[in-house]
Amino acid sequence: MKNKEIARVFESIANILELKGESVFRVNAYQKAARVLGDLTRDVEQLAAKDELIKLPGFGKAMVEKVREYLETGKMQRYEELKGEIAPELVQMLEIPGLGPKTIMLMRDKLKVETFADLKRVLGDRTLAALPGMGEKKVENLRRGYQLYLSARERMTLGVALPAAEEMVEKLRKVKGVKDVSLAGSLRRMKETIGDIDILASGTDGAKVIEQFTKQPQVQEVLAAGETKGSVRVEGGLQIDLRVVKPVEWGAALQYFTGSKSHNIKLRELAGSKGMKINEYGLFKGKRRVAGRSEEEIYRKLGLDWMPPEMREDRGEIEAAAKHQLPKIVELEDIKGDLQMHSTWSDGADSIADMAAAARKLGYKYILITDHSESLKIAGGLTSADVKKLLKEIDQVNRKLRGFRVLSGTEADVLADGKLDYPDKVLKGFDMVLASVHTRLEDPAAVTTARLIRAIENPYVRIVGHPTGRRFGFREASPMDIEKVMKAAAANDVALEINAHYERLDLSDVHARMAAEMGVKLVISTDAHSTAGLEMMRFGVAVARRAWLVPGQIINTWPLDKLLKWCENVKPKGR
DNA sequence: GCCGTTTTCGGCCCGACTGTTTTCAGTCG
Repeated sequence: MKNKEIARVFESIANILELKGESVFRVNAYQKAARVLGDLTRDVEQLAAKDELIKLPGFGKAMVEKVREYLETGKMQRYEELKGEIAPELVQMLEIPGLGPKTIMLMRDKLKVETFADLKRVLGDRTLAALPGMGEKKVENLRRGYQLYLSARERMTLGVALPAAEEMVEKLRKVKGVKDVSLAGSLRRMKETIGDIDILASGTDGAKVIEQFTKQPQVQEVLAAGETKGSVRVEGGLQIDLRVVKPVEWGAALQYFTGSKSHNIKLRELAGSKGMKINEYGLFKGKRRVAGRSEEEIYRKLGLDWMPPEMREDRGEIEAAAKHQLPKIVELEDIKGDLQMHSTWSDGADSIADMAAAARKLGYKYILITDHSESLKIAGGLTSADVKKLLKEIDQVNRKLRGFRVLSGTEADVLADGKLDYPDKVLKGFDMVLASVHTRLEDPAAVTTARLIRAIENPYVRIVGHPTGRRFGFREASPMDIEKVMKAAAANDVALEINAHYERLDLSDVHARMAAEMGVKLVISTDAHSTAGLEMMRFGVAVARRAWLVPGQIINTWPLDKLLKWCENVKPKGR
């Protein structure tokens, strides 16, 4: 699938046009096209083959032509030309916080800045501050932005952002004069990675709340502090933005600051078409506020059902809400078991009995123990002889449990050729077999695709773990034809995992939705290596919610007997 | 560059904060 690849080209075009000072609307058009392509669950090549590109929102004649050109030639003439006009490092400078297109081009034209080395030079001397519209403070701000860019270019994972945000929310709840506090922004939408942390509070004296916010002990630097808005940097370089609104504006502000940006734009267009105006203070008809206290009220007055923050990405949720056809997406409470975890038998920290007890505390009815298989020696993979002992221990643990079941399983390593590293007679002994790839993650797409499909076709395999192998901050997803893999999973009734570890979240939201649309079953598993690791389930559920999944599509929302029946009924010929 | 039962041309989402200004530009979300 070349969706992401072409999206990146459009994004680059948008950036260059922005630097050139082209109409912001044209820039927006490219940005929108990039976003639509990036979110697409269907293969852009197939859409092109069916002449359906034009149906995509934001795709007119020019965009369609450019996609076609890229698919046919591997290049986009327009992009090739544009690349020659602006030095690539200038384009990259757009990522520096506080530095925008106007300043970048000013530096280029007046100070001959073309590279990061040049930027460093002008930030160090006095020439930049002397330019029109610039000044010492602005330059100081840019210096900080540049340092931040160097140190923290990666977006942070949910596992890092959420605890820091929740700590601040708890502190703010105790501040005098604060009524409501909530997460907002991409964190409330539970995006896979977070740029910065947005928190919203309501109260009558905004300036005082902001002041208290900036005085919290974990604050290292105050970036901005006004009447309604403050911004700080806390330990670890995380930026936290706080907005304070009046209680009467709470719902409108929460909606507004939750976003996403594209969701909000569409909402404002909708409001406009109904003769209303929406901003962070409310929904207005002329000067009259017709809604604002709650999100439900805002959406209702626009003719929409309220929708969970995870759905607000302008991926069809507004249209569905208008028709009252929003799916009832999965919730953490729907999860009845966890189907990937490791114990002391391989590289886990806790015993099977302890994992079971911890899972039970979470309200689960079953777990699947999936210690590593023989070839993954580095993780203490079990030999066939070990497996016999493992099964015995699981039996023993189960004998002491009522209303809870420990299922026996393995995270069988998928070998380079797609075979598993246990013989059939060992695989047969498990309640469920999970197969994962841990090696040769950078093989060519065709190789990895064939390897995964062979594993999926293995009659004992029920689940494929962390299917693409991505890890935030470590590596990209392995190249593969994901659609082919999903087709095989659908045909063989093998479930694909949404690995809930915040460094993986693999499948991604877009891929999970794509899988569900193709009729593939999914499973949300923590891959816990300790009892504490079981708590990551919420991150996986967030991905599922962002993928619009409903409980029935996720096998670990099923009751135990249904799950066991599914294990027995599928692939009858092979068993 | 896209889009249209108010339009095929003229719109295109809206406001806060900062720093440089003396009424506003740039950046951000």
